[in-house]
Amino acid sequence: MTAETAKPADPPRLGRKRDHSRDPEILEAALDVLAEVGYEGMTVDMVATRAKAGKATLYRRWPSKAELVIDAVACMKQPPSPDSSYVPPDTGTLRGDLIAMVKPKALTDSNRHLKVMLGLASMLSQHPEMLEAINDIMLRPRKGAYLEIFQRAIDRGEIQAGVDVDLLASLGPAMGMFRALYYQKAPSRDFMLHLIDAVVLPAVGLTPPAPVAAEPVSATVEHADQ
Amino acid sequence: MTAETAKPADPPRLGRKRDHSRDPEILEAALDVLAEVGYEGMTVDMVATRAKAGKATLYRRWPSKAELVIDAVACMKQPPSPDSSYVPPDTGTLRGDLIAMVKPKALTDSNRHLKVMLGLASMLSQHPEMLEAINDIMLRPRKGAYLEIFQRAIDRGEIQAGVDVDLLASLGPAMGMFRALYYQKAPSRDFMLHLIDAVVLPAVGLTPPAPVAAEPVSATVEHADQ
Amino acid sequence: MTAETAKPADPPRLGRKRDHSRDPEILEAALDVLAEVGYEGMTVDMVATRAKAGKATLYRRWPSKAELVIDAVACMKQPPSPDSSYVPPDTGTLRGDLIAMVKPKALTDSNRHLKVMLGLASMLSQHPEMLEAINDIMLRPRKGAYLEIFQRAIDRGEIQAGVDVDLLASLGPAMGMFRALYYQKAPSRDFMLHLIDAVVLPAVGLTPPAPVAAEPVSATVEHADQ
Amino acid sequence: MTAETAKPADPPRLGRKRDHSRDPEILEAALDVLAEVGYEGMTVDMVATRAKAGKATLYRRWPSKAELVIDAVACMKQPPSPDSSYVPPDTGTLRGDLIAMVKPKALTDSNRHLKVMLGLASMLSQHPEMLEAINDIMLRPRKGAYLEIFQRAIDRGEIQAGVDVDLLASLGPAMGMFRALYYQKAPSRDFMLHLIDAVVLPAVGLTPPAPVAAEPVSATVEHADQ
DNA sequence: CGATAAACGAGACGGTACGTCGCGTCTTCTG
DNA sequence: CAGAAGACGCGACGTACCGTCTCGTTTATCG
Repeated sequence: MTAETAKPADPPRLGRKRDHSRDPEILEAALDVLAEVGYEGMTVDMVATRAKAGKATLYRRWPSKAELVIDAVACMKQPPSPDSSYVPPDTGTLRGDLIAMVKPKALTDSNRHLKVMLGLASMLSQHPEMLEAINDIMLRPRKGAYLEIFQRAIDRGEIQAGVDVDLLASLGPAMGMFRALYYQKAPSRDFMLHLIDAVVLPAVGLTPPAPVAAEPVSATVEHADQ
Repeated sequence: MTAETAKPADPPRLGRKRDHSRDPEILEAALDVLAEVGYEGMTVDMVATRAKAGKATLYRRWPSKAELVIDAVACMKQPPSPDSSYVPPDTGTLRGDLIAMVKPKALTDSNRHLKVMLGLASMLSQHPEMLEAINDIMLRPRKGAYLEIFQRAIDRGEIQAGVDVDLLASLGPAMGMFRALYYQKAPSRDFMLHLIDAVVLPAVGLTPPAPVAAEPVSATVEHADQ
Repeated sequence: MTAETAKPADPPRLGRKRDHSRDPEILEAALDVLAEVGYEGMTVDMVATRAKAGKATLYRRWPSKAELVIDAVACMKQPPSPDSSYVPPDTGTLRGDLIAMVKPKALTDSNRHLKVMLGLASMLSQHPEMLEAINDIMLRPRKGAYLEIFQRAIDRGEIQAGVDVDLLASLGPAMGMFRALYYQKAPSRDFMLHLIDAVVLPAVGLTPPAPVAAEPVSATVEHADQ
Repeated sequence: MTAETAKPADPPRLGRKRDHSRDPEILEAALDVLAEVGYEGMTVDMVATRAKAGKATLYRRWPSKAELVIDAVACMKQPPSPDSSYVPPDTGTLRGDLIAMVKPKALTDSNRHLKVMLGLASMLSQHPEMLEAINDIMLRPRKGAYLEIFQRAIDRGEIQAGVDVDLLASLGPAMGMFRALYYQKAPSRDFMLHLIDAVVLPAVGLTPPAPVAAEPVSATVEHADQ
């Protein structure tokens, strides 16, 4: 946020260039520490030491610990696969598309996201830019994917045009976040599948192919139905 | 947590110390500060000063800032009507019962709840007792009410027995929290009504009486349809 | 300077009293560190740690490292013998009195004074209060003693009334300081005796009893000739 | 000191030559800053900025801030008149020669010397080379001049051979320094004249021509007796 | 004459100390 | 004698300076 938006209209900078190749390692170190001890337990010195940097270097790039963390989270986006980033596959049916959205890989990504977000949620109300970052990085892309999936279903006549795709697209993230926050549970694939069949499909007038088994929201087990 | 667990089973007098008369104002001061500057911005000195109390007085009652906040949140339950707290009214239909759950009064209560919870979310991962408190105070009673409502509907044959009431009971809180956290929006009655008709009722095989109009999750307007 | 001048006109302070019994140990710790590593090498944390105090406690009492050091120096005054502090003995002759001023004990005191002052001299121009402290502690009492000694000599008719006692009283400290600063040499008794016989007594019209032997100002040896 | 002794045995240097014409302005900038804020308040960046140079340029020439300052002081020697530097004029009498040593011009030079030395005194104990520099630049030449003056007086039979010229030659600098350090007063000509008549001449067995009037060491006025 | 090597101004770098502030504990004085 | 006021030890925050390094540019010597 801070580091990369400063690019446009730079005067031809003199002196030694800021070594932006260090940014990723610093942010990675910040994420590491964040995941280990949480936001409050995290120390700027810890991050600097782990990144083999000086504290001043960190403060030269980010004006405060909060901004550093915000940027760290903002940079959590999956760098290796920017192409397939949440691009929804077309399986031919809405249910197939929705299930494809909760592939193990996507879940694994989400797990790390959640792990960090849990120790960060308090910043949301105090630092709106953090909110924006979370939205940009984790929420909006996912919701965009859902929107496209639903649009496809509408286009192929599978569901009516009147459904509130905006609401339905939020169900997954909302329930996942809720489970993570209040039950300290990573969103399991089974839970997401259950959510699709028990809630999403009925809401659009479709019937899930199999009897819906119940995994409670607060369930401890991750194996569930089948 | 600490302060009011001494409360149960005291219908008459029993040597209750006069000091505890200060508890409410202290907790109220804590909630005020919490709502203004959030958990991180809040200072024990701030709370003590606002409550015209000494810092030691606070630490005599609660072992840490975190516990104080937890208790403050725990005391946020509606004091005027402890009897009918979340007891679900029986309107004869599931839809009627659900709608009764989002009466304006309940929403107003929830608003204050959310306002505080926003600045508190980060504690959830670091302080499990906070989690427990939130659950006890805000989540479980509400979910219990939903469970009873669904059970009534099952009993009267309105819906099948197989529905995942646990999941459905979480939909309201989860979506409200999600909206509050990421869109900084208090849960409006209209939004909750929409959620009932567009998601909950279809999920249990019922059809809402009127065409479902769409208010997006992220909608700014609070007036909406119908 | 800072700590003890704050006494008058205090409003009846509330709360815990500042534990001024800690002042001496803190200042002593400061003097220790000062003597070991000098002013620039000294760290506030070092002093706090050695005094088993928190850094904030030091900063609550002194507004800066410089002020702390100034007070430490100011408190270097000989506590065991505040009565006889520089009170000049009356030996019956000016020369006897002057010689009595450079007794070994006085020199030993001066040595510690000088040792600290050497690492402190640069503060003099930036911190006038340091100047005042040095004056109060080390210079003025000594000069007062010299003034009284000369007055006695005038009273008993040993020397004329017109002599510039102010100038003569400064000769000892000035030459001692000069030797210490630029030749890194503690003021030896022999040097001071030589100064008395070769300079002070002639300046007041007296003749030293013995041929004046020469110890150069820059002499390395401390035992001297004669 | 450091900069110009590095000249011998240079390998046939390639590349751009070090621009030694910048040395004087850098050192002059250092002296300016030194006089304004003292050694501790002085910053290498300040000096570089004032000299319109890069910090690296300074560190290429001097290994540390201390060395830079030492060299700056060392270069404070009067550049316009290196020939007559302290060469003592022969007026025919010791008193005349001594008075000639405190001509206004010499005093003006000394003033700047003192102004810098005041902010430098602390370095003396930590940096022996600074001591050496001060000695070389300011003390030894002056003392050499005094030594020659006294030798002349001995040669012409004006004073005895046994006088401690070393001690007497230090009186002026010592008292001037003392006055400057502890009374923040530049050495006035009147004060120096008074020192000659009241102390130096009696110490060598001569009598000043006029009744000695008293200007106290700590006097504020600079005009005094005549 | 072009290549090369070093010095230049500017400023980022790792490190360390400064002075401030918050937490949780303690002590003192007051109502 | 309860409690408000606030000092205490501890430790993190954000700033400043030191001495080094890396930029892009300038200037001198060498091939």
